Amino acid sequence: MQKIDEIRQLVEKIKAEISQYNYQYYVLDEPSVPDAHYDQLFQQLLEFEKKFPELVSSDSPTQRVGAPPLKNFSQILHTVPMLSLDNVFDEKEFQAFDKRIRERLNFSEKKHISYVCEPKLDGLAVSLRYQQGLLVSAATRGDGQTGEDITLNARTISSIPLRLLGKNIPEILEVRGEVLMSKAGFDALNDKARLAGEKVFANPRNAAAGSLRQLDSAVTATRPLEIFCYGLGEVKSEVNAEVNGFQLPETHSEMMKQIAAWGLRVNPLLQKVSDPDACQAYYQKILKQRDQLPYEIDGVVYKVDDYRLQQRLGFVARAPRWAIAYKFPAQEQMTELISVDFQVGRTGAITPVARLKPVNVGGVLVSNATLHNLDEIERLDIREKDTVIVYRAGDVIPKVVSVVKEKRPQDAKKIIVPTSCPVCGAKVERIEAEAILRCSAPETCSAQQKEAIKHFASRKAMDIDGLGDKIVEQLVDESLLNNAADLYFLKQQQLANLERMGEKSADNLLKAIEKSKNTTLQKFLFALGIREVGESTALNLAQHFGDIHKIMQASQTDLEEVNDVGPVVASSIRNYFSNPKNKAFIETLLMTGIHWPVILQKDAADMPLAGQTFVLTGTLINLSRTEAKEKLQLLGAKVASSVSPKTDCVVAGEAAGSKLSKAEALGIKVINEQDFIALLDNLLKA
DNA sequence: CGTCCTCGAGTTCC
DNA sequence: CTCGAGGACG
Repeated sequence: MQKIDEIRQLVEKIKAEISQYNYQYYVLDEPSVPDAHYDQLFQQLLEFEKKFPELVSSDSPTQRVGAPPLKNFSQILHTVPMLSLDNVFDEKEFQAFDKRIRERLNFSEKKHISYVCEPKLDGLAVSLRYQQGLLVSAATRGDGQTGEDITLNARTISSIPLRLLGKNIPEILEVRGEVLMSKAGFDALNDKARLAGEKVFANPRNAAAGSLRQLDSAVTATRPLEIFCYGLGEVKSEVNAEVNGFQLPETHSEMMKQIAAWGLRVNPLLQKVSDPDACQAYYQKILKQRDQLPYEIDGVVYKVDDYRLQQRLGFVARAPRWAIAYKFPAQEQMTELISVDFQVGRTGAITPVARLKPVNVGGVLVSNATLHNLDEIERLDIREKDTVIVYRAGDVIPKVVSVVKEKRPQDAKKIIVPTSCPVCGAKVERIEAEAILRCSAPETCSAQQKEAIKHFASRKAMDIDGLGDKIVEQLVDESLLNNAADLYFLKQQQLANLERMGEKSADNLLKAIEKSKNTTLQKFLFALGIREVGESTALNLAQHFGDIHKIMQASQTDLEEVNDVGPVVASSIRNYFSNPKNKAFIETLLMTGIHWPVILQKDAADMPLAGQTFVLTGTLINLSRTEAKEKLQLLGAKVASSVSPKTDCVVAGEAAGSKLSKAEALGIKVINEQDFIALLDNLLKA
């Protein structure tokens, strides 16, 4: 029948087209057609396949999911074993590796070996088997000899081609690669799980492992998995070199180019270098980029490029002699919990801090980690002398992930919850159903006094340069300071007597204090440290009332008219100003000469960015974040701290992270620093 | 009344 | 940066 043949041809054409787009989108990361066009083609294919089920083939893009869940995984024997790699942890060990190789090959000192360098991805090794270019099976590493059959799950991963592209494809081709989940994919998955009240994954690696080992491939299909291919298993080629002039490459680097040409995804950071020094430079380069990479890595891998040399070197036990993993300092470490201290914050919040036996996590020495609150202590069931696992990713704050219960000594002590403030001894209050403990003496507790003064002097508040934590602590302990107003009555003599403070520094500090008198109403309000009144609420209040006394006298209803002020915030403000001590404090401050420019109500013409919401991210080089924010606000724009669908524009500086990726995901306008400065110049001039 | 957005507060190390 | 909670808005 002629008609069915025509349709078959058409279907093949659509399939090829979709595969091509898929390849461009998922493997090359370069979308070539609008999503709508892709969806349309896909729908078309689905309809044809519905009408003519005989045309459905295993390499059809519609067949990535669809099999019923498995009862268990069957085993697959690796024809070529999947090996692990030996590790080195420092330069010396790496040089020893290079030396060992040269000696084995009888190479002189001068004869360098070319290596291929690549990031060591933190995921799961898998083996993909292609027969006549069609994906026939996929397996986990398992013990290296046999792995689990995860074919159905692998088929759901968009960057794994179901059919290889291009020419000269070997009859049998086994490709090894790493399946992983990107940091962004992991965050999104956990967000969803959290919303649904489900268990969250501890890290992207666990999430990838859990997703790949799903018995129901429909679940795997919803997980954001990706692959990067880095090596070969069994290869059986029918291709006869003498007939069509094609030969498989003889070096690893060429081979990687070849498998990329077959449509397999190869990591773009893969690089061939010609000597071991360049390996070292590569390590440094990747280490620097580590936090910015969209996925987690735990080191770099070096492989001897030349396959003939690889063959001569052979294997030891379960690892090749021709490759080595150079690991980064671990991001997760075990250490011992020495004790738990309780800190008192500005608002009297008492937070537990874990004092740890110092341990190097991801390159920095960690000795403290917050335990947040009592719920956290309960959740971890943490005791003194416990062995704990500390985690630190990128620039993120160290966190106690879990307790190694098996290592708990007999004399491990439960954490005793304080009933009185560890600093001033006042009673501790715990608000019903809240996890937080609070010291009940906000005015007399020296810890709260100190924190309040530090807050007052901080950059976003009165911005007193040179008034560090240590100085404040000494001044309060010496009773030279009881509250922030006392700062303005300090004498040079008093300061110069302090530790680590000479006449010169004392002078500078006094100058800084004097300078801080020139401020803005917003900063002044923020500096007061009223509960619930942060930077942004302070600005709203300042703009709405324009006068400190008006704010002090404002009623609950007056206050609730202000943007972002509701009953809770309003009553907190009322509460603050109804206290005579606070009123006196403010009057004293004003008496010392603290002043700010009169706030003018600007008309819309001066506010070209009115109604627009900006988000700043990354490091700006030519101006500080605060400056950028002030300039934007001057132009009428709102500056928010997180990206949402309501954001109009994201300004991305150097090393922008998750906010930038979120903006891109949401399709929000992103500009770089240069564009941003040009925009400001333009608008400020006008 | 429920949902989404945003803000506030606390946090580490160098 | 992350969590929790307050506020805006439908």
